[in-house]
Amino acid sequence: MKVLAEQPISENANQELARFAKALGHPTRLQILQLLDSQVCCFTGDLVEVIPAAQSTISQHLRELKNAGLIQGEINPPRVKYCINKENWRKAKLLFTHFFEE
Amino acid sequence: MKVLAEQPISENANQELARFAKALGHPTRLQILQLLDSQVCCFTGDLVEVIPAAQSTISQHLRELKNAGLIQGEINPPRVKYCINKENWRKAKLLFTHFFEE
DNA sequence: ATCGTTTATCGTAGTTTTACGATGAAAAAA
DNA sequence: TTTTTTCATCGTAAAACTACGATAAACGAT
Repeated sequence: MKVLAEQPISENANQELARFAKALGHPTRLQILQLLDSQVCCFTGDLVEVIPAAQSTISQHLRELKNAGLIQGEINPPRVKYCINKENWRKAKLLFTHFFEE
Repeated sequence: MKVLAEQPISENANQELARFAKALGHPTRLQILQLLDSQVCCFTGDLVEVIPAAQSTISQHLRELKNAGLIQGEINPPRVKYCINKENWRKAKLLFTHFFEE
């Protein structure tokens, strides 16, 4: 009889940390996270006004942050409100903290 | 009369943090840093024995970590001993800590 | 039903990353 | 001097990233 989950549901810690780190590896994405976390603005349009990049570029960065699990979007027609994904944010914080405390 | 250093000597914090994060954005590089930090092995050859990748690939990752300032190499012919760059390691730790504590 | 607003996605181009084998460089050892 | 060991670099190919303008999708407002 075969065990179903030979691979743990969550990737190993290094892969997960690398995924978070990679998402943080661009100044624009850091800025987006800072703006979202400070609650100064949450709509895509607000970000577009503040960040010097095209709307499509910012949308692309938002998707990457979403794919990494660091943010989540809530549809609020005709706009989309983005927020930090607090659970993964905490997880990332723990992973980084632990990594630097070895 | 013009002030010479309108731009601070060090890039702005976001750029520096992004550079560190990018360097951390690969599982192999995280593993290298962990191995170096644990002092288990410091020579390139030791890393090659442990990490499942070609020698040239590992050398490439080492160069990236070096370019990011996270490690430094000391020639010890015919080998090269790699160590964590403690000053930048501390700096990176502070940047990440501060980032997650906003 | 049409229009306007907002945001995602498509298409595209240039750059960067990742990985590998092969080759080169440096220095001790033979 | 020749060989061996160790590691970086070169050359290369595939994939991923970055940025942009153009277009599409969703939906409220008119």
